[in-house]
Amino acid sequence: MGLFQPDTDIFRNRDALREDYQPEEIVGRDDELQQYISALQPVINGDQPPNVFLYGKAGVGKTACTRYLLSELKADAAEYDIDLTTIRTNCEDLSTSYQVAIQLINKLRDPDDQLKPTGYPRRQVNEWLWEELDSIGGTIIIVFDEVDHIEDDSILYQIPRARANGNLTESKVGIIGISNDFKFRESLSSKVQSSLCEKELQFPAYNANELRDILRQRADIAFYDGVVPKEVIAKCAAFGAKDAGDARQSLDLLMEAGDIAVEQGAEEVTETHVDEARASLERSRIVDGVAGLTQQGHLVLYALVMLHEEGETPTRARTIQDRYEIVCERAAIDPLVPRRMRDHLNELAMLGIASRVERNKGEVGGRYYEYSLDTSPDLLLEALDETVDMVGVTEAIQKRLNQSY
DNA sequence: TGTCCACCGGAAATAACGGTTC
DNA sequence: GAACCGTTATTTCCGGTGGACA
Repeated sequence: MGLFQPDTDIFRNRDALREDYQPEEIVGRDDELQQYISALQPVINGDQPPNVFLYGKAGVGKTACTRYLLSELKADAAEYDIDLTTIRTNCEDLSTSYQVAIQLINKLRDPDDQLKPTGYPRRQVNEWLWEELDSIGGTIIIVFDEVDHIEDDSILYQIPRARANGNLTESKVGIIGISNDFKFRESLSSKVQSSLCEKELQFPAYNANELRDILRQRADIAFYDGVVPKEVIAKCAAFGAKDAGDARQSLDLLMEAGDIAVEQGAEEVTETHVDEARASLERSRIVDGVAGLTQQGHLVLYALVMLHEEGETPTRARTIQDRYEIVCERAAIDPLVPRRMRDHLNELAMLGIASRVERNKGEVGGRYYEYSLDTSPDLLLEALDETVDMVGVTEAIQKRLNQSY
């Protein structure tokens, strides 16, 4: 027998479960699509393209609907002789308008003429952006996915006004902003609110029935007939519905369950596979979270894990600070000031690795938080050991701490 | 009712870094 | 190589908070 063998045949087309898969038909978003279509109508009329804002929690079909409608719109525009260009950009790893502008320019330029992420004056970057956009001509729609990651909104009012300000003469540009964060709208300056939010669409969460329909649709494409029983679909749907009507979560879960079934050589996906898939996804969420922390974050986490192991949690930031400083000393790294250490603790809480509870002892104790570990310490230690900046460090700390106790 | 504890968390300042331009 | 540019992590400063206690 060779080293490689084909997997058992349960997947017909695994890609149909991936996030970027474009289904032929959008399920459960009829009203939203209708509103969306009328918002985009000016494009077909050859008018100034609209600025549209989409709100809704993660995995409720904002991106999928946009992708679907824009491809339809492009086909229809071609039919009516309208010169339409669409540009999609994800702002996930971007935090400023400057970086967004650079990413846009790089998308429009030759691969051998790319800009570096920093170093140029702001003005220059804007100039380049106008040049690139103007050289396209016609109608342009720019989609900013996850706009809420951008901390300053200057690009969001500069683009819609570029034509009025004489920066663009050949092109008409409209923006579609997609946001997971409802509060993002209020954080926008009034300048942006008036121009960008002319059309707003709310995407509500999917209910369990809609989720089931979506899963069924995708599963029928992804798997061979009879491989995924009803109960499995229902279980995955319930998982997504419980959290926030999140279709992406459900689809990820189903895909993972399918992978596990393949690994085990099973002929169909069972509820047990779904349970295992859930544990596995949870695990990788934590591992990824830990991997994304800075070195100082790792040290803070390490201190918290130690306190947990000793049964000292829940505990306040001050005691964690003390332990953290010991850890830093053993690791020969300068400790951070308490204010900053608290920021790292809060980050752990945000990631769901730690949790915190407010306490208030009034005049004798004041107000403070108590932190505790929310995750298996074994998994965390394992993840810490794998991170580059902690290789060898955890062991060294452990050894030297054991000696001094 | 008012006081007060002790941390919380926003904001401004600073340092270090990777980059460009002349 | 000096001046300039933007970003990020960090430090420093300081007003805010809310329940227990008198």
